[in-house]
This record gives sequence, structure tokens and C-alpha cells, in this order.
Amino acid sequence: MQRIILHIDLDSFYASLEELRHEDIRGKPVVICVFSGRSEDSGTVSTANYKARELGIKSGMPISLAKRLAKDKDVAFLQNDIEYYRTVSDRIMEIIEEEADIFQQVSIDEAYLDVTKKSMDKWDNAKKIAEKIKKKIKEQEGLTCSVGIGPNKLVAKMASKHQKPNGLTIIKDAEVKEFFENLPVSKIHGIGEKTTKILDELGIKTAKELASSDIKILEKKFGKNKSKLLLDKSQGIDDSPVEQKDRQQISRLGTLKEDTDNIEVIFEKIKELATDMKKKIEKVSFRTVSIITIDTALKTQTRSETVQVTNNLDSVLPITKSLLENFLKENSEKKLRRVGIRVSNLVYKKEQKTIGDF
DNA sequence: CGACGTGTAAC
DNA sequence: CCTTTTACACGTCG
Repeated sequence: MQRIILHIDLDSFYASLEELRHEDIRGKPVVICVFSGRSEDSGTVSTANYKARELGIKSGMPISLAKRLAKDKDVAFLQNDIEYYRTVSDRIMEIIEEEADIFQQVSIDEAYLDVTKKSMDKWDNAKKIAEKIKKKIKEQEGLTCSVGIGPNKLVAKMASKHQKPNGLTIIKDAEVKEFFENLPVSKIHGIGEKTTKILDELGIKTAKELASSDIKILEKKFGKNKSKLLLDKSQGIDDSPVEQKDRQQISRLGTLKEDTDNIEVIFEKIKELATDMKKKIEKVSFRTVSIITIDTALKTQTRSETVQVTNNLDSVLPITKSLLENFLKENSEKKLRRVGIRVSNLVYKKEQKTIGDF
């Protein structure tokens, strides 16, 4: 069955919203920051608008480095305000959902739509739907977005990335082959740094080379499942459905004021994170609670315990403390930089058919 | 198989 | 110097 899928990506979403509410920064390079609170400029860049990207500022980069790149230039650095962004995102997602047969929000600024029925199998109708969505978001929220249209989620995603900001790219099934052929593997969505490096060591640089590579050799490095996935991806093949999934886990991470192995200090932080998390888990219960530790070498480790289903976070705090105690005992040479708490194995109240539901 | 821990990837 | 949150796959162990 031939599908028509849209991927919608709001253009430098956080920065655009800040430009809308602060006229004094409009047209300037804008950098949205997540400050960790350790020292003056510790933290990372969450979003840089296109003017800031021209200066070499990119998301994920340390704020201190971004400030060096911005030296002597008129660049606006702002603290992020996720609550506000989420409010606007919710309004926009409502606009988008109206136009879809099936809707899947994948992050605060991205969504997939299956519009096979609404477009009556016609690419041209799908394009009209995309234009309508772009127009509505522009009129109602003053924002632009980039839209990709393709026969599946992978291609739609790659299409939306192809031209931005304010882009609209259609890659019909007949055009998929040509689009992928000469693409470096690192440009394929889902192929990151590690996979690219291993492929490079195998002499595989482009999607075409990956597509025609020996699966036996891939399987030695990646295993059967991932190899199949890689071969599919290299040809723009993706059968995954557009579907809204329930969240599988909820977590909170925080940075400690200073590196420490003091259990009381660390546990205080966990309690603080737990308090923030309570609001998020009002409507769900969970069976597993974990602590997440990140040491001074930035190595992440987790410890978890599965218990009777509960929705009372306070009741499992003693468990997180003993997990933490054991971890510190086993890793007495380590100090922690960051800690986190996570609940998983979520159980939703409303009877919804879930995979593990039989 | 379920529980647990790690690694990869994306935002 | 190096944020946040989530998904998913895989290996291991009992």
C-alpha cells in the first residue's frame, strides 16, 4: 500500500519564539541556552537561529565557546523557557493534527502525518495540505516551518531537512533512488557518528555503497537486525507506521553544584528532581525506578529496581537512595558530576491496548 | 522470558 | 568545557 507521509519541522523553534516576543532581538543572531548553574557560562546551546549559525554557533556547543564566537558581535543570548515553548507547541500541533489521517508528534517541534487518505493518493494534494499547514502556522503563530513529503517517514524526514528554513520538498517514490544514491551515509537519518565511523572503516561512504554492500560483513559489525535496518535505510525503505505512542519512561537529570561522592548531597539533588517529576507522572503509574549517574569523565551509568506498580514517587525514594548507596560503594573512586531519576515500565490508567497487554 | 545495564541516536 | 529527554537495540544473567 502506497502511503503519503509529511514531516513537519518548526524552523529554529525556540529562537523564533523569542524573536517574536522580544522585538529588540529581531533580526539579530539569537542563541537559546541551557545554563547548568555550575559557573557563569557553563551549559550548552539549545538552539541557534540562522544568523547565529552563520557565526559557527550550533546547538549542543558549550555556551562559553558560543560566546567566544560571538565576540564583538551583537548576539542575543537567552535562557530557555521550555514551559512557554510547550504552550505554543501545543497550539501548533493542534493545527497540524487537524490535517492528518494519522498524527505522530515526535518532539516539541516535529511531527509526522500520514495523509494518504486526505490526499486521495495524490502528491499534488499532499502538497496543498502542506501549504495549508504552513499558511496556518504563519498566520496564527507567526512562525515558519519546513515540510518534507515522501512515501514513508524516513524519506519525509530527509526531505524536510533538505530545504530549510521555510522549505517544502517532495520526494516521490520514483525519486527516492536518485535522492539517496550519492548521499554520504552520515546524512541518513538514524546513522550517527559511531555507525559512520564503522562504515568508513569498511570502505563504505555513500548510501549507494551501503546498499550494495555485503550483508554478511555488515552483520559481523552490527548484528542481523541493525544490518537489515541499515540496508533498508540506504535505499530509503522504511515501513514503520505513523502512530502516536505512549511514553515509555520519564526522567529528570540535573547537574550538581560541584563534583561529589557525598551521598547526602547527591540524594538531595535526586529528591529535588523527583519533586519536579511528580507533576509529570500524575496520570501514570510505573513499575521500575532508576538512578542515572554521570561521573566526572562524563560516563553514564544506571541502576534500577522493579517493584509493585505504584504512582507514588515518594514511596520509592528510599529505593533510589539504596541504589545510590550501592553504586557509590562499588565506585568509591568516582565522583559524580550529574545525577538523574527515571521511572519506566509505565502503566497507563485509561485502558489502551499496549504491546505488553495480554 | 523478564530484569538489568550499556550503547547509539536524535532533539 | 561537555544539557535534556526519550527510544530502542543488544548482551547478559537467572
